[in-house]
Amino acid sequence: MVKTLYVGNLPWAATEEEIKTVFSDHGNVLDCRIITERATGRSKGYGFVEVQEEDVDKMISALDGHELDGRKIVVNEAKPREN
DNA sequence: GTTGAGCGTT
Repeated sequence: MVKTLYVGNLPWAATEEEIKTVFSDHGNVLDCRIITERATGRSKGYGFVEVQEEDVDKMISALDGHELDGRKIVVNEAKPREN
């Protein structure tokens, strides 16, 4: 099963590779996606990470409040966009 | 070149 993780409070310089690297260090990252402004193309400061449902608990526990680029990131389970 | 509360895209 795959779950989506909401990652917020990300530094402007944070990239998908950074997220994937940090997250894959505590579990299996299937995919990572950082939300960017459609108009300007700049990072909104948050993103989503798809991980195994069995790793979600470990990921949140290990990476919620993790310091990245000097900023503490927020990791929570993302709200289901689709039913 | 800037900013910061929030749940996205094929």
